[in-house]
Amino acid sequence: MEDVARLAGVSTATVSRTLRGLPNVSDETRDRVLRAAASLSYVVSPIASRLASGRTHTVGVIVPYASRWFFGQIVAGAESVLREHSLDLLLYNLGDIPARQRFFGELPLRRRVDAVLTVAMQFTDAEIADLLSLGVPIVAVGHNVPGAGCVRIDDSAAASTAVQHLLALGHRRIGMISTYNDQSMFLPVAHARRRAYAETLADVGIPMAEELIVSVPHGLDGGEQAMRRLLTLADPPTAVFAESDELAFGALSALRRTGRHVSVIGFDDHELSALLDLTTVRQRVFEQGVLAASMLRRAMTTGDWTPEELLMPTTLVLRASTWPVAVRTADAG
Amino acid sequence: MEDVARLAGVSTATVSRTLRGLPNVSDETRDRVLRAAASLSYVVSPIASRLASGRTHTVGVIVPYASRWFFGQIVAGAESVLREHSLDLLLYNLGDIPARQRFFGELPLRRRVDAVLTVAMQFTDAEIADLLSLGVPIVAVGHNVPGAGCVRIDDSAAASTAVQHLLALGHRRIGMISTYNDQSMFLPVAHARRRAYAETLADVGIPMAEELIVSVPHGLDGGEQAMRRLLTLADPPTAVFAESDELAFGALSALRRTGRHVSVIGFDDHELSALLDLTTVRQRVFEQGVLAASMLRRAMTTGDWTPEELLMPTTLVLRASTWPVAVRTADAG
DNA sequence: TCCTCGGATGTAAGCGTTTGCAGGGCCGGT
DNA sequence: ACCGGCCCTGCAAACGCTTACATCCGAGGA
Repeated sequence: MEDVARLAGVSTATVSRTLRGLPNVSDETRDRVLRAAASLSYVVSPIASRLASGRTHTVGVIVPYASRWFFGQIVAGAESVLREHSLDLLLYNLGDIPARQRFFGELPLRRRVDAVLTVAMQFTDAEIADLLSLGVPIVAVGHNVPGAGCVRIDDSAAASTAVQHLLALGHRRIGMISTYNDQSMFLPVAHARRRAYAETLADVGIPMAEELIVSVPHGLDGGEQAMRRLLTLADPPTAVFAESDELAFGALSALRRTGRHVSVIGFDDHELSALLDLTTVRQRVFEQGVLAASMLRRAMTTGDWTPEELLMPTTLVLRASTWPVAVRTADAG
Repeated sequence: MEDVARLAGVSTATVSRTLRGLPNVSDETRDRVLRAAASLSYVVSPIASRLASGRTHTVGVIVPYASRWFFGQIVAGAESVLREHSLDLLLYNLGDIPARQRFFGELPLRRRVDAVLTVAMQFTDAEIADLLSLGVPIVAVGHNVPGAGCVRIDDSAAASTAVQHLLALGHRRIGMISTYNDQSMFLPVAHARRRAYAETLADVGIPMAEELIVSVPHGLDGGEQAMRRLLTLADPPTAVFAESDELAFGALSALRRTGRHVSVIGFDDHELSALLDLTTVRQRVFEQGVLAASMLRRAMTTGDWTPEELLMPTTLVLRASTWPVAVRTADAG
């Protein structure tokens, strides 16, 4: 920076002001500085700049399973807006217990980020307190963190829509595939969707049947395993609501391999769902990443932060994996 | 840090040495410092530390399409080893032209990373020069960058294996689904696999048929579209080699919708391939991310860097999407 | 006993910016 | 002609560490 200043015949202060586009620089000086900087192909050291200014221009993104479709979409969405504004994205993958413990033990975000974006994490109260103690804006996608902003769908309503769809098709014996994670904890969405399932059935007078709700680890294998379990019931369901499309895929696989026919509805509208003709509840995942990052960006640039909650719409996508109860029951019998 | 030094009755230099685990500190002093730091719940400012030491402890990861399965796996793999060593991962998603131009215009990695990991990028010579000018270790996954390390599979041999599998089943009219990207450029792997396809056929005396190679944008839609095009040929292929599983999924979809029967072999062994019974060539993607990151980590910590090339094995995974030519040809006729 | 040597610690000079404050033209009003 | 203000610019003090170098101290050899 000194070299640039010398070449332009000004002080480093002026160079700094010019390069950051501050207003109080005369046009002529600005020109000279920019030319000098260009000719030396100079770029400011982000690190020194951060030290001096106290701003990191970085947002920490916390996800439980970075390689899953859903989280990949969110991260890509967030990346797109952050990159556009020259903000850095620091990724933390906290799926397994050791990683998580370490994260909250060291809290590596301290002094390192200006904002935090967390996705579908199940935090303990202590962990939330740790996070809030960072003193930076936080936005949660897909779950609620008291004191943080939030971008999500109405899980309850959406799950209810799914079940109502099955009911409308005449199904009365409806199963559900739910998930738990490594720590045998239920993620927030699992809770919400399972509750909505139960309530929706209760609303039409169908009593809750414990054996129709099966909880498995997330993923294809989980879905397959869950469906197999449901099929072994004395009175198996004629339709199944899966907490996510990936579980539904596994369920479809189990059905295909066993030659059985059960309506299946998923949740998310995974990119492969159309291919598998899976009826599902669509949510716009990438956009949620975009919106969450935008909220944080705004907070970082303007400096004022009032957590808000954004509800994204969902839509029922009808495909061939669900059908009226009579049809297949008949030809299966 | 001054507070800690005061509390421990030592200088900041000693605190710094202790906290970084340098050897020249007596056990007693070390204890005192650690206790003091803990009681003040002090953590060093990574930014100040970076400025002073000149090391960023950060690796830049460049991918073309962050949200695709393949890249998600690589990133997750890299993240796992970097996180373990407290290194930061800075993600750059350079799929579209503006993002890419901007990236090479500003070269935001300058002064910001100690190492670079690029995944399946098609760089121009100028871009490679820019990258090398950073003066940091670079490892490329899935493609070769002169002057950089490399973790990849033998695309040529693997693609050849795929085609040979089809040949062994008696197919002679074999199509290929290849890809180009936004810039109508072929990614390196596309090149390699297409060439291997052509050569393998040539080796058994099958002349190259232009119309059997169709290039589409990557993704399910691309695959579907490609297969539809192949099916409209006067003499359509009896088997198709798809450059990736996702393309193959699309192709399968087209086949299902049109009721036609064509053997399909993919490439990657995507997590959903088993579900769709897709015969494919498996490569271990996550591991490649792990290995690449490990190479960089080693270079960053030891300081010496000699680019090496790592070849990962691939295996042919036989499933139900490929079959001997006679069978289906017969029952289709 | 004196000297040397090595390990533990302190001193202070950076690292490359940002930014509060002060100085210096210059303009318009009186 | 004088003065208050406004712009533009420069000065220099942070920002919070790392690290080369100096210092000190005790042990061991001569």
